[in-house]
Amino acid sequence: MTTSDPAGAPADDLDDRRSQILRAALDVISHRGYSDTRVADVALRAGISPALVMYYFQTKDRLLAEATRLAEDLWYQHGNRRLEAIPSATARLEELVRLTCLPQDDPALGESWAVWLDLWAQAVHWPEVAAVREEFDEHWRETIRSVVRDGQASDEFQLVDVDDVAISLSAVLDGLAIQVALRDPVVTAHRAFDVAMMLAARLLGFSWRA
Amino acid sequence: MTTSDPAGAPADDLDDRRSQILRAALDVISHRGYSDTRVADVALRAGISPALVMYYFQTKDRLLAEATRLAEDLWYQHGNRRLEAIPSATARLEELVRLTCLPQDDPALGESWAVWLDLWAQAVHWPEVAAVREEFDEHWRETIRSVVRDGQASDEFQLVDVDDVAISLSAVLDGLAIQVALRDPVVTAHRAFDVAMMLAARLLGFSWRA
Amino acid sequence: MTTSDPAGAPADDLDDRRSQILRAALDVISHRGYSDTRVADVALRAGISPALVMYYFQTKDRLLAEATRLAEDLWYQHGNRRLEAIPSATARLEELVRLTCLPQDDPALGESWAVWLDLWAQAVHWPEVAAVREEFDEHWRETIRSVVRDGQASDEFQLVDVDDVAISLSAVLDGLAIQVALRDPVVTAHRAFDVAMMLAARLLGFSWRA
Amino acid sequence: MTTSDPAGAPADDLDDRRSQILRAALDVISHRGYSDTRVADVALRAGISPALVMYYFQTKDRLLAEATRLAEDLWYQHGNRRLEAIPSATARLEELVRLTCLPQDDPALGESWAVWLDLWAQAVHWPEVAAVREEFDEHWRETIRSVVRDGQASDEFQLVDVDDVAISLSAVLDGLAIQVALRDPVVTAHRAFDVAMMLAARLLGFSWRA
DNA sequence: TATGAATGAGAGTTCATTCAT
DNA sequence: GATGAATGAACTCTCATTCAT
Repeated sequence: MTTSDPAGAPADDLDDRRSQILRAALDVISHRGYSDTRVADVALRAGISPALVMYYFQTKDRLLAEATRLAEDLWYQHGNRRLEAIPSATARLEELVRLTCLPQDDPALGESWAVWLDLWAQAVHWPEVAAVREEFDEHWRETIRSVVRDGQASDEFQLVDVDDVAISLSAVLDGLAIQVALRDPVVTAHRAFDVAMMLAARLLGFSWRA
Repeated sequence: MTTSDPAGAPADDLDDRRSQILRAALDVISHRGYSDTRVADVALRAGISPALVMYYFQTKDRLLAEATRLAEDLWYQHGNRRLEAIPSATARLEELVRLTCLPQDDPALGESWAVWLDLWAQAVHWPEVAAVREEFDEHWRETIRSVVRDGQASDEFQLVDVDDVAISLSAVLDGLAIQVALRDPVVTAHRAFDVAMMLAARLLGFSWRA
Repeated sequence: MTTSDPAGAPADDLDDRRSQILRAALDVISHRGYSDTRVADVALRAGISPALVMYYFQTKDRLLAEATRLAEDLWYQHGNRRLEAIPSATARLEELVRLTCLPQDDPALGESWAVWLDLWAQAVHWPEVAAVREEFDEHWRETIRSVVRDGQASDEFQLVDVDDVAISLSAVLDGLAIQVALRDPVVTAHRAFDVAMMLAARLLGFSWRA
Repeated sequence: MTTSDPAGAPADDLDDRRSQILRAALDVISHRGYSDTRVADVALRAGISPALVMYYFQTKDRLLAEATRLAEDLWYQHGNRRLEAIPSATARLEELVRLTCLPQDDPALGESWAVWLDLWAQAVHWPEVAAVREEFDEHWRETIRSVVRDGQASDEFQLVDVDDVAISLSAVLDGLAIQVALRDPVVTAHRAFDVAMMLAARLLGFSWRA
C-alpha cells in the first residue's frame, strides 16, 4: 500500500530516473547522432540538470553505451512481442520484414535505424562498439535462422542452407532498411517490403503475391 | 614555363594543394570517422598548417564535403577502370561484387566502406549530406542496372525487372559490405562474395559455381 | 543507560559523530593535503554520507578548520603525555627534539608534519589560517621556553636569553622536521636528531654525546 | 638592424610570450597559492585569453611546473648576483642570511617564500614535486657549504664539519624564513636576521655584534 | 539523525576560425 | 601562398552545498 505500485515493475521503479535519462539520451541520439549528442541535450530533454546525468552515469561514454544497450533491448522486446503470437513461419518472416522495412508504421520502433546506422559507423573505428555491434547483428541473424528452421520443419520453406539464407536475408534487410531510413525516393518503404518478400520467397521457395 | 604541364592534368595542377589536402582529409576520415576528424589532423597529415587548410576550404564543413566528393570520384573512377575492359556482363557483374565484397584485395579502394558507413550515418541527420548520399546510391544502382541490361541484351541474364534487380542487388551488396567492413567473423569477405554471387545467379538466372 | 558513560568523556560522547568525522578529515588531509581533500573523501573515510558531514559542519571550511584544531590538540596532548613524566630538563628537551625529528617512531603522531606544512602554505594566503598558525607556533615556542627555564632553574642549562633560544631552537626544529617529513636523503631522521641536539647543547651549554 | 635587439637577449625574445605567461603565473601562485591558481587567473594577469595559456603550455600542470622552475632560477640568479661581488666569506654568509630573512628589502625576491612554502606542502603528497624540491634544497645547502668552505680556507671560520653546519644553518634559515614570511609578530625580520647571525657566529666561531 | 538526489557554479581543455605578418 | 599566434565558444566533468524524505 505504501509502495503504491502493484508488483511487476519494481526494477523499472528503482531506476526510474536512470531509464528516464536513457530514454532521453536515445531520443537525442536518434535525432542528432552520437557525435552531436551533448550531455546537456540529454539533460534538457529529460528536464534535469547536466550534473544529474553525470550523477547517474559518471561519464558520457557510459551514458551512450547504456543508451545503445537500451535501444537493442527495446528493439528485441518489441520485435518478439510482435512475432511471438504469429503461428506460421511464413507470416512470422513477413512480420520480420515488416519490422525492418516499415518501421514508421510502428511508433514503438522510433528512429531505431538511425541509431543502427550510427552504431555501424562508430564500430568501424572503436573496438568496444564493434563488439556490441557484432553481438547485435549475430542476434539478428539468429532470429532469422530460427524462423527459417521453423518454416523448414513445417514444410513451409525448402531445405536450403540456413546459414546462407540468414546471411543473405539479413544483408538484404539491412541494405533496404538503410534506403528506407534515408528516405530514398527510389526505394520507398513499400517497395522495399515487396522486394524483400519477393527475394525471401525465391530463396526459401514459398509463394508470394505482392 | 618550367612547371607548365602538357595538357591532360591542368585542373589537377591548379588544385595541387587542394587535392593534396583532400587526400589527406580522406585518409583521416576513413581512419577516425567524420566526427573525430579535426582540421589540425588533416593539416598534420598533409604536412601543412591548419590555417592553410582553412585558406583553401574556408570551413571544415566544406572540406569534409569536398573530401566526400573526392571519395566518390575515386571509387567510381577506379570501379570503371576495373569494369571497362571486361567484355561479358556476367564477368562484369562478378567484378562488381568483387569490388564491394573484397575491397581489401585492392589497395586503391582503401577504407572506402568506412567512409560510406559514416556517410549514411551523417545523412540521417543532415539534409545536405542526405542529398549527396542519394545521388551516390542512385549512381550505384544505375551501374548495376547498366550491367544487368547488357547481360539481358546478350542473353546472359533472364528478362526480369531491371529496377527490382538493381534494388535487390544493391541492397544485398550494401548489407554484405557492412559485415565485411566491420570484419564480422560470420560473414567473411569470401563468404560474402559467394553469397552475393549465388543470389545474383538466382535472380538473373545464370549458372554459378562457387 | 547502556551507552551512558561514566563521567570523564562526556563531551567526547556528545560529539561522537563530530570527532569521528574530524578524525576522518585529519586522516584525509594528512594523506592528500588540504586542497585535495574533498568532503566526499572525508565522508567515505568516516563511512557516512557527504550530506551528514555538511550537517555537522555546515561548510567545508569549518570542517577543515576544526580538523586543524584537532590536529593541534592531539599533537599537544600526546606531546605533554610524553614530556610530563620526565624529570630532568635536558631529558625533556631531548624528548622534544625526538618528538619533532623522529615522529615516525610514534604512530600516535601520524603524519602531523604533513599537516603543519600545509598549514604554513595556507597561512601565507588566508588570514584566518594565519591566526591559527601563529597561535600554534607561539604555543610551540612557549613549550620550548618552559623547558629552557626549568633547565636554567636546575642549573642544567646556562643563563642565556630564553626568547632567543626559543626562536633559534624552534626554527631549527621546524627546518629539520621539514627535511625529515619530505624524506630528504641528506637529512635523515637520526641525522636531524643529532644535529638538533648538538646545536641545543651548544646554545644551552650542556654536554651532549651523540 | 631588422632584428632590433643587441645580441644578448635572443632566447628571452624567442619565448617572450612564454616567459610573460610564466611571470604572470608566478605572480598568481605567490599571491593565491598553487591550489587556488586558475588558468584563467594567469591569463587575466598576463592580459591574454586562457586558450593562449594552453597553447603555450598544453596543460595546467606543465604551466605550474615551469613556473616553479622559473621561481628557482630567478632566486638563484638574483642570489648569485648579490653574492658574487662580495669578497669575504663572513660578509657573504651575512648576505645569505639577509637574502632569506630580509627578502622584503629586495623587490626582486618578490614573494618567493610563499612559493617555497607551497612547494614543500605539495612535495609531501606528490613525488614529482618532491623531486624538484629535493634538488632545490640540496642546491641551497651546497651554496651554504661553499661559503663555509671559503671561510675556512681564509681562516674566517673554524674547521667544523661542513655538512653538519650546512644542515644546521639551512634548517635555521628555513625555520626563520617561515616565521618572517608569515609575519609572526614574535619573529620579526630583523630579529630573525640577528638570531641567525648569532647562531652562525657560534657555529663557525667568528665574532658577531648585532 | 541520516541519506540519496539534485543542482549551480565553475574548471580545464578542445577546436574551428581569424588575423597580422 | 603560408604560418604562428590568438581567441571565443563550447563541452565534459567536479564538487560543495541544499533539500525532501
